Amino acid sequence: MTVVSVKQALAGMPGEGREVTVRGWVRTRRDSKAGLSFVHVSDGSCLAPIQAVVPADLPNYQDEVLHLTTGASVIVTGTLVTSQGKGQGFEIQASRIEVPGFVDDPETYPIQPKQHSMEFLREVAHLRPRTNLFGAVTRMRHTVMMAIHRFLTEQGFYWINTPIITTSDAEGAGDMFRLSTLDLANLPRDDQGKVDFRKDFFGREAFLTVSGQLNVEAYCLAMSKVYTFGPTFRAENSNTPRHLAEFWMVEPEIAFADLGDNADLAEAFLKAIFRTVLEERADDMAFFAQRVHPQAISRLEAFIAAPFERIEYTDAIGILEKSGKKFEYPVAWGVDLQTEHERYLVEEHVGRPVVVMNYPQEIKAFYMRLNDDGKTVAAMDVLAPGIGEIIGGAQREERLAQLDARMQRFGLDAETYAWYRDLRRYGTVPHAGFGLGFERLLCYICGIANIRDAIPYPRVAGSAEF
RNA sequence: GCCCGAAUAGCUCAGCUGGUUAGAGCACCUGACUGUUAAUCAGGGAGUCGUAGGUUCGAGUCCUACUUCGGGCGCCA
Repeated sequence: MTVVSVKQALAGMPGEGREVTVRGWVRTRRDSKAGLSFVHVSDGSCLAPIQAVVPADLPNYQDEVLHLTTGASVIVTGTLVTSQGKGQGFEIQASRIEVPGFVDDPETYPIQPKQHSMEFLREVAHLRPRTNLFGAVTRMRHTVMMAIHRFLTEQGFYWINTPIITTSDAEGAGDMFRLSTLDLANLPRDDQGKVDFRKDFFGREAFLTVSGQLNVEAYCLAMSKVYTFGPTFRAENSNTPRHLAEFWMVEPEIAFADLGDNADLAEAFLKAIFRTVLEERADDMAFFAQRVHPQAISRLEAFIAAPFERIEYTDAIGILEKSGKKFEYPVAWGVDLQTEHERYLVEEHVGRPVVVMNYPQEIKAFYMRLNDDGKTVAAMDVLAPGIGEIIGGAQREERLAQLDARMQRFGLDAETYAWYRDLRRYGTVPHAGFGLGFERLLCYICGIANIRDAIPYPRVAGSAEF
């Protein structure tokens, strides 16, 4: 017997008339008094299920086949033939069907062959990959991850596995999850009565990483083109459809590069990813366009077609001030751009992706490079219609004196960042990089509205089921 | 963290200004019919209306608190 995936079988592999076996889960079953049942089987390999035509003379027809319901697992062996029915190409004329697992209580089995609300499916996160939508999102998630690795590899980047456990607050940005093996009911205390973290597992305070950037910079200043791509954690109490407490982030870092090079990379990167998904996941993209977001495909095509607009932060403020729009948050040089400002810039003023560059130094992180004007730093945000900020990046401060000055300004302890400072002492070079929130990118590609549906098991404040 | 909304069958929802035994579609079970494909048709079972209080002769409906979910904002990716 030749075991094939549903995807292969639908493509007619290994050939018409051949005996094949497919294994998967029942989507629907319809019976015909002509003496057969139609069982649609899905195995995750592609969007469409394959139809197994099961004749009533099979020995287990009455006892088993007629009791198949949505979600039951089946192993179907039969002849691959072109379908007599309308629509699909190949189907399986079954000669044998095994049922490893029925659905215990079909009436309460949560996944029905119909549309469910996203809220409901979040409550059954362990079963939602059985739906068309989450199957498609899951395949897309894999495809986008691989596309990222492939693009960066082709560009000469090395994937650096930066640590999940960290002992420094990477950017002073965001609350971190504490990691400790201390007995919470009996904490060791020092002379001042404070918790004595010298007694903790690592001999000091430890946290889950909020970014691999600082670590990856060190490898950048040796390997030239690197990236880190892994899970990151934020203990922020952010209650929005765009935030997760655990999410994946890809952070490329390039040496001998300035902010312009960084923006070039970001643009090439995003366009390459979008091209890949349109080519490799056409069936799933068509599904998203049909069922989730009508512009799912067209907006990716538009994104690829147009060059990004690049504007200075200072000019962006000028545009907003002259817009005549009433913003809830007033616009003035020195303020950070609010969601409403970004939306106006991208969706109304420019109408395509925008890179905003060179922000006031007060509103950006300590490691960003101070510009010659003494007022701004070489930071950039990539804003896109429909998503807002998708990428944040910067040219890093490679000059020790300027870095120290900024660290002091932010009240950061030079001792804690000794190794980071070393990078500026031993063969420093201009370098730059950016961070991209993977699930936000996936939301945009699939057209899904809530980031909790872009990761298999979402973790957010107050919720970590499954 | 702030503001707003929602919670009725396994799912998606209806249930007007409070008034007898709470409804529909899908799903499930039974039957009819059919190379069917979100099949169709007939019948059936299925709900202490999120929880706890309160107002009232009477509460799914009004009030309060809580819980959960969702949306907007902030923080950001």
